Amino acid sequence: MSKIEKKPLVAAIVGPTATGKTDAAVSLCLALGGEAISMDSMQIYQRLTIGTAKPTPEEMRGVPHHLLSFVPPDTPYTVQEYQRDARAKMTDVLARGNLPVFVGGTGLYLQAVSRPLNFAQAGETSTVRECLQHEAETSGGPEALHCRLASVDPETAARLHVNDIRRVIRALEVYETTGTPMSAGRTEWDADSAEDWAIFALSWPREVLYTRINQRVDIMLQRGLLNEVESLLRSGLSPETQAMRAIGYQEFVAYFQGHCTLEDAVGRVKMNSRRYAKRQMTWFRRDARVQWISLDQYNEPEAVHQAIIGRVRTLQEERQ
RNA sequence: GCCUUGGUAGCUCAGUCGGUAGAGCAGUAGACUGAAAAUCUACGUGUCGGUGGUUCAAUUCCGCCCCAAGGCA
Repeated sequence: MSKIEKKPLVAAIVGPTATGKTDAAVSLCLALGGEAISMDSMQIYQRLTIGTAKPTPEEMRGVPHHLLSFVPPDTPYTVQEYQRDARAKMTDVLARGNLPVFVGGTGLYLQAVSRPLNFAQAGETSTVRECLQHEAETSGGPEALHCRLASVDPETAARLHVNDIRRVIRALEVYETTGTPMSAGRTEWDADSAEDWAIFALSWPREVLYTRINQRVDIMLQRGLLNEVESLLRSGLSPETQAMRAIGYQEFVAYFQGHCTLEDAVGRVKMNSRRYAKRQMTWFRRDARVQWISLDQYNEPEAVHQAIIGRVRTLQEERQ
């Protein structure tokens, strides 16, 4: 009997959009006594239902789901909040003796919850941000901002491209509201976590994936995505909010504002979804912990689910 | 049937006063540590519709053919 310290086992189902993550996660939960924790930056929002492909009660099949629809659509939400909320949910699920099953496609959220990344407390950033944004557009442009960052936080400035204004501004905000540079206390990406993570990424060949994405957008429209967007706008929600920048929303906002035809908007939702899926692939390919599941090697979803369940069960047995 | 205008990258098109060609979009790859469905970076060879001719050399000029759009009958 070796006295290996036992870390709790945590599972995650990731991968690009439209691969059947939800279904796989629910099956895993049902088989092994798990609870699902969403890892999706847009499904957190209330009233963004159809366009975010939020799981329906039927799809949940009685399995508890956490971190869905708990933020009002006009409220910003950040990675460090997700880290805090998700780790709290994970702890709860473990305390109940259940298996936490994270499910979603937001790569940064996976890092935040599964790596010991340090986020120090920051103050109110909105006014600072407005100032900096204004500055980027007028006076010195992106170069001036980048220069300024280099003088207070050379390490972060060195790894950010001058044109990546968003990140440059974020780094400056952190410095100005906390007084310490973002690079202070920075953790390595591959730092060990306090849990053992079994991460599965679902993937289709590119051509199949793109066909599925296009079809899914058509289905969302049939389910009433246009009405959903229109009703959000009618209730006074600003198109500038984080929630309305989601794919499937920003494009139809442009349509309702008369900037493009419906056909153009639908085409751009499909295009942006394809690009997003590609970025998701890039993100998960980089993570050495990820076990890839090639869906074209299985005849039916049930076989995929059984394969994942089998692997997790083996891990559970190994640690007993 | 005749006339006109087109046919060049996956798409929309530019261009070569004759020396085998380049933009935008799409696409591909990558980055990502306090907004992430966000944000940013890099990457451009294709029988220049087909076929004959002129020429040292034709995608470019000329002939014929095919296809598309418009006009006339």
